Amino acid sequence: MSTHQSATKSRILAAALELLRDKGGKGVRMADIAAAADVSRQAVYLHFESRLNLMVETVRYGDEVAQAAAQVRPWQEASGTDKLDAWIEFWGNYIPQIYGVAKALMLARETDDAADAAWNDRMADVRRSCKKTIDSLAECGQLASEWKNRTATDLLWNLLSFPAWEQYTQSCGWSKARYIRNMQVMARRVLVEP
Amino acid sequence: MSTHQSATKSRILAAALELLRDKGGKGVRMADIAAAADVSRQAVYLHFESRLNLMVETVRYGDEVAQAAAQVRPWQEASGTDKLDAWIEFWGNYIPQIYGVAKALMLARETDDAADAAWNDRMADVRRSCKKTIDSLAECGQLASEWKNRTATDLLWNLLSFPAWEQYTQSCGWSKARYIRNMQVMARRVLVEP
DNA sequence: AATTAACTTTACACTGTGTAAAGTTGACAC
DNA sequence: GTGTCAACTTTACACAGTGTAAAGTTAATT
Repeated sequence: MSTHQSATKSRILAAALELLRDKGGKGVRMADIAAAADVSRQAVYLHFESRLNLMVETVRYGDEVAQAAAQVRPWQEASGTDKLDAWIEFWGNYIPQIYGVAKALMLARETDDAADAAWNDRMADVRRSCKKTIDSLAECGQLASEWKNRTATDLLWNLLSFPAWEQYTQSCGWSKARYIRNMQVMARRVLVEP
Repeated sequence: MSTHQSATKSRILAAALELLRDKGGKGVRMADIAAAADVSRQAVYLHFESRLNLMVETVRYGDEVAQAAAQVRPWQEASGTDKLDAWIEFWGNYIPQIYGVAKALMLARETDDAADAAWNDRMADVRRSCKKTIDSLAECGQLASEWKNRTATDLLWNLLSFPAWEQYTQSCGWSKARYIRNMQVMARRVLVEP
């Protein structure tokens, strides 16, 4: 997991990550990133094919940092409703850390097919985790009889979606703790047999 | 509600609406719209200040059409859980009709502050309807004791968000009927006291 | 001393939005 | 009929941001 990238490349990635975080993913130009990394705009193109490529690598880079900070373990080891709670807690702590970068990718997505593919790829990852959680719930006989595993996975995946998180925390003004708590309650009500 | 707009302006609006619907709100340029309306690109600027302005008016125009098609009445007249069901049914029928246009506005939002304001304005409208529905639910003593009205409104608003609808119908492949049915069930489980 | 990699600088092509200005056309006014 | 006015068209250009091209600098390597 160590990075054998050139010092400059790493500096560009770090600069991009910071800028995207600060600016919430909007209006960050190649020139801004170059300036922040203290290299010429052209130097960026020596390391990254395109803006999109830089975004994708920055997301990956940001992920490494965030994964380290948030705790996956409790989720991996739990099962049933505990797993559901753990998953939401992990997610609620993880998502604020990747917000700016993810947002940038999400925006690029609308103009760029490759960005769209990159985004879908990441979201598929999230879905897999949702599926594992739901499968565990079902195995423990706790999944509401209302739903098939497939549908329940769709629901959980969507409940935890990026735009939803954005709306809860930005528009509704929910704190991180509030988001986690409410989502846990909601998820249980929706998915767990009473 | 009649439109006293010039024939050309209406033609541009209609062209924009159709293009945005067809292309799902992505990659529609001023020149494309002009061509589709069979006028010069400059003529568009004689009727609309800017791209954003055109988008906003197109959304309004599209709304008029869609409002007519979907039924608001049943929602307005119902109360309690019936109101909740009716609201979701209205919404599920309404949203596909405005998808392309809303999407365009949502995208413009990320670069343009005015678009952001316009979008927030529309979403505030939706939230008001959610609030009315929740308030009715509360008055009927059917709102889950778990939630305050405010929080329940946040939840319903977010359950019915545009990006959520997009993900259910695009990524998860849900049909309109399936979306409505599942959302009704989910909303009841989350919001209604058993 | 020559070579090479990693840069910088300058300059330019391209796309899409928006502005500016002069020219065309048809309707209506007297 | 002539004038004039509004609604266009045509052409041209400014601007931002991405991406490319090419020549020049610098420092380490051999």
